[in-house]
Amino acid sequence: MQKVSDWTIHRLSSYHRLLSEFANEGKEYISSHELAQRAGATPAQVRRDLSCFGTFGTKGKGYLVADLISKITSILGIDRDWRVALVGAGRLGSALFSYKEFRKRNFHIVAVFDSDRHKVGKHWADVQIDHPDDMKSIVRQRKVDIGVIAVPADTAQSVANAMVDAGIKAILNFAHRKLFVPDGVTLRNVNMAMELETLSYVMTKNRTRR
Amino acid sequence: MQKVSDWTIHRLSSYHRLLSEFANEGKEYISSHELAQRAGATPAQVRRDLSCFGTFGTKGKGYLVADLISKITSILGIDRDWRVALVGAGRLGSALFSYKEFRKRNFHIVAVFDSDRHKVGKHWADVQIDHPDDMKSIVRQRKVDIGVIAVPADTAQSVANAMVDAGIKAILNFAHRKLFVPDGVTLRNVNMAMELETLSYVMTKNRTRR
DNA sequence: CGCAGTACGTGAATCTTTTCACAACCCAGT
DNA sequence: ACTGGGTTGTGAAAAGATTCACGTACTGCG
Repeated sequence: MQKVSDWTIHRLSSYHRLLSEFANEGKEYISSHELAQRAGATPAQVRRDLSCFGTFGTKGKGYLVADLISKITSILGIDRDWRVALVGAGRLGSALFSYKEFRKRNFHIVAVFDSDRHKVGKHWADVQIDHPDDMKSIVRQRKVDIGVIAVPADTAQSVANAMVDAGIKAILNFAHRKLFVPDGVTLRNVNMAMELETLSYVMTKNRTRR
Repeated sequence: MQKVSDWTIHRLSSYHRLLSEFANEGKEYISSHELAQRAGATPAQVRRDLSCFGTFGTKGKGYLVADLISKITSILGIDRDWRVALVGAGRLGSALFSYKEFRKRNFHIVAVFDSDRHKVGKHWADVQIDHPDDMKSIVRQRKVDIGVIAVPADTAQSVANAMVDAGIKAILNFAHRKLFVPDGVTLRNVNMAMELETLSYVMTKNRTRR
């Protein structure tokens, strides 16, 4: 199998969501053109993205919606449950805990950690907040697949280290800091402040120009 | 001025943060090599990124930390205050409202909107929650520069439309949906679910392989 | 001063991603 | 069975981003 770029995966994720909409609308077949239009991509890109994983379409007709959904579901690996540990029970952690899109896509938060002794022992829904010191055993017990970091920037790296130590192989980082993890561990970042800075850059540039 | 890629801007944002750390550590000069190492980039990339905006370094010595910080600050446009309107006073909105990294970088939330009549009229710190119907006048009055969308996916596009209608030229979207805005309006997306799916893709792929 | 060492800035090369463009194919209608 | 309209899958070209590698310039030391 060739190497597939991150952007292709991101787009597949969009396609997946849009295809569900098309399915709800009762559409049976869809062309790369229609899909591209809603996804904000080009038809060629849609076809290229899909062709990385096989040939799913019918020439002259397009793609069978139901079929394509199930194919992408399986490519993305969201045809099974994923067990997530959340570290950081602050406001961001709380927002993530109750974020419906996660559950909808079979990501289940099965453990929450926070080093604040006032929070440890409390419950969020049916999940008890534990202290990060117990991460290793809890991660093992609850078969955690994915770690989510929602702590302040200055403790993020140590949390990541603890996750790696506990055997977690995939980490999603919301802290505003570049993290380093060993090979074999996948790290993705969501950087909210950075995106705001991109906006201010564009606005500043445009203002200077005219 | 040549075209500068989004990735360069993202990296500048990292550099900016790291340079502050170096400044705190009392470092006066820094080389592209040191900066790259902490940023997880290559020295050539650091130099290339910076060279898009001028020549800031001294051959044989590196970059003067204080100077580079102020240059990047001005490139990114974070040397002034930005006034932000937040739409969506749910958990995510609440997390964003109190997110310290925003304020630290001179992004100030000066208006909050939510269509839930139970929330309208309440205060978050010193900001009153208003109804989106009043967006246009409030945005004008409070001189809002940037809109942040933190509502469920199915209302995100209509919120974006309202923002555009109110004259907002830069939007940061947290909803899990591709939005369309007219030319002249800058849109950035933060897509948390998508990043989780990238993780599940990688984990699935690796499992299949071995 | 002269020289060795260092590190920037950048043209050219390489690598990656996107777009183009077309052969191959399917379907429907006749 | 044949034709015309439509759409995929993909080789090849184009565009874009990263890395290499080296000329140049500055520092510090003897």
